[in-house]
Amino acid sequence: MTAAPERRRELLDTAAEVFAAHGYNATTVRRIADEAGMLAGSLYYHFDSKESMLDEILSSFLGELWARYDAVLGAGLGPRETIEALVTESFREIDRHRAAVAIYQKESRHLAAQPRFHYLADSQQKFEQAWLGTLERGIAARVFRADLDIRLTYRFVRDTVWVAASWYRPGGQHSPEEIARQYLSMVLDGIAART
Amino acid sequence: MTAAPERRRELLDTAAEVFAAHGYNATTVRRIADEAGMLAGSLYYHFDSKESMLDEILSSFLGELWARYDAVLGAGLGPRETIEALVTESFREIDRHRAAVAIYQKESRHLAAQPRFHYLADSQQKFEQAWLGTLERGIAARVFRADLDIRLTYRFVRDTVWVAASWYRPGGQHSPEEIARQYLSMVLDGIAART
Amino acid sequence: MTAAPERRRELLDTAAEVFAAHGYNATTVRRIADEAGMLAGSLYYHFDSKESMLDEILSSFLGELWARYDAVLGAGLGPRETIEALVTESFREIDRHRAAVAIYQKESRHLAAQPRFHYLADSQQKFEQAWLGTLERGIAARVFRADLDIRLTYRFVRDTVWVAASWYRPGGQHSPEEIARQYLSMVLDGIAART
Amino acid sequence: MTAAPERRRELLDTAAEVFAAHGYNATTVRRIADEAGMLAGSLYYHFDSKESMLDEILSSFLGELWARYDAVLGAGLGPRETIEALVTESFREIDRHRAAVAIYQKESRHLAAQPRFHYLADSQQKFEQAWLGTLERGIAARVFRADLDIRLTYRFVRDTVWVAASWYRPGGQHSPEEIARQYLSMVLDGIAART
DNA sequence: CATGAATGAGCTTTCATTCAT
DNA sequence: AATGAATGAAAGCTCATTCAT
Repeated sequence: MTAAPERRRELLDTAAEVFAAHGYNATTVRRIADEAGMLAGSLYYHFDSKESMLDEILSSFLGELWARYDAVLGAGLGPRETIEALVTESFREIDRHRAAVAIYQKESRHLAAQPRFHYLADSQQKFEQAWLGTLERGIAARVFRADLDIRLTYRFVRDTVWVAASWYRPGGQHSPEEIARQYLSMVLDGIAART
Repeated sequence: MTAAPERRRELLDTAAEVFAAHGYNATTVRRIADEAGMLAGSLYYHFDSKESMLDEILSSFLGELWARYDAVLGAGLGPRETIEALVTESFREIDRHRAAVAIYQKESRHLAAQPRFHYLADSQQKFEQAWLGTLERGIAARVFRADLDIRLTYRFVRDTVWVAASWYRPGGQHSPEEIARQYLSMVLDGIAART
Repeated sequence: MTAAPERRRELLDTAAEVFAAHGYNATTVRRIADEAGMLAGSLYYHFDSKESMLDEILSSFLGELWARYDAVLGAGLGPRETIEALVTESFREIDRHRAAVAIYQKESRHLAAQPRFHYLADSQQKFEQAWLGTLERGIAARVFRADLDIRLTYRFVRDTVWVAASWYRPGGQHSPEEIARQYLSMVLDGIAART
Repeated sequence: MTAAPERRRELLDTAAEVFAAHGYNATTVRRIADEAGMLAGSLYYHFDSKESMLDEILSSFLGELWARYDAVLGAGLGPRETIEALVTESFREIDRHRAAVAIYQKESRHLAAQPRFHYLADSQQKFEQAWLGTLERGIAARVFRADLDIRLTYRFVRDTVWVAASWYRPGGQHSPEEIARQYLSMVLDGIAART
């Protein structure tokens, strides 16, 4: 009862790493088992299927992510501070679960079509509402520029953050907070020098 | 011998569309053949293998892209104008070959490890040099901010542009030039209102 | 278009023979393929799955059987003549499709629970109605004994006929009509000598 | 050492029930264990293998059956009374060990080919001799009809009895003796009304 | 040019069985 | 006696590829 959940976690971490490195489809169960030091069939003692491993990786990642996002969104911050907090939390999540984020990034679009992974589409929508709402509030408050297409801006900021999962390596020279600061500086103020 | 190249193009366009929609690994040769109105085996009259289709899609895309990039880089423009031109050409390429760009985006990282696709790594490096060089020139000329990590800035701009291939649909309401203008405005000046 | 259906038939006959000999579950796809002189995977060019082979074997058998039963039941025969005709047709069917009958005998009970094989249950019910109706007509007409439990009698006659599929070998010394005659003589008049 | 035999019996009864319901091959060891309230591996404390469970079920069933058959065959009854006693004992056995009989019915044919289950073939042969001998005695004594093929008659009576295991449910409205009486009436005197 | 049929390697999954605890 | 975790062989199935026609 105490050891079992830990073993699952270990195995899921291993699986996530392999999925992230080679893609879900290109990853064989044998490869995951090799990496975990067991035989392919043995994985089925712990999990129903390869797909259920993916499911558990993604859903537990999104669960954790939304716990933090919800805390931010419920904190009553101004629009700029909300954006800053969301981006910072995102980079922290990339730092904690890089593999899960990378898988999410690569696979969520086509997975969302399957009933089993419909929660990915739900999450996507909730995400969009949170960002669009914050951007609109910011424009109304004259904190953000009014001359930009709001949906384009949403995509710009959203992608800008998450793609980082594809190159970020935890334990590198920059802390997630430092990266968040630099990203926010670019996104908010641009890369051009002020004259 | 004269009609062949056109047929190849048609088939490659079909293949690219399917690769982009479902991922290279998840795409079966049979699916491509279905979409092209023939049987799976028949594709092998035109191409050596599934991989060679991918190869041809990516290399012809990169060939065209670099022809345009090289023109920009050799035109003697200032750093800011160079960035603007590169981004604009990138969005035009997304408009012309959306599928190829999406495939490149999703698959290039792990493909680059194979000898056959080493040109992807070469291109990546050439790309990086062009951008880093331009950014450095811009900082020296006080056109770009000097307080940002230059490699982080490079990744930021690079990703910002290419991820658009994942949602862009040719023939939508914005022309590639219009999207480029908005993106550049965000990247260069930020989304925060100037006070 | 002309060769394909024949090939399917050949393969299905092979499969039916193996299913009948070893049971559906104990039969491997490889075994069927061996017997057909091809590799296991090659069967999937012709059929969707092992189960669909079973399905096609059983449904085409029942289709043919009911065509003949319906002809008998619609011919306006008396109860005794109806029983005689049904039994004779049954033995002819065993002669023509021994393997299919043997599979039906062994597997239909648990298969009928699956939606895909629900037609087995339907057929079973139609079968029961035909026999029970004929027996009742016969009892009313004083052609059959009135002192027997009718459902028990139904099972007795039904089983008596179909179990023959488990030992019958086409091309043996008795024609199906001869076997039918002997079976009917036993079922109708008993094995005890008349005193 | 003293309680063990009872536990074995319980477990074997459970196993027999599952084998009878789903077939030996389609039954997983895990399923049996579930039904017995333990884990799959735990069964191996009690039994060597799945096959040895089957073996024990079938051999103990046949042991008991032959004890009774031998008593009948040694009692010096006339041919008709012998048949009546054998059929009655058979239905009693179905009543006592329905699951074992059903398994025997479904699996004995192909099991008999394996050395371990050769006793099934032996029993079959002994069975055949007893019935054929009794029928011949009866024909000689003009108790049974002489105009029937004797082997066909044997199969007819044999199958007729045992197939009943496939639909019989202990505790139903008919006692085994009552069912035996009705079956014997049909087999001996036929279902046709005497004119 | 394209088809129809097959190959063969490899995949996910199942399952009887083992064994340290 | 029973558990929990693993093994290893084999199963059904997929798919890129080949090739005679």
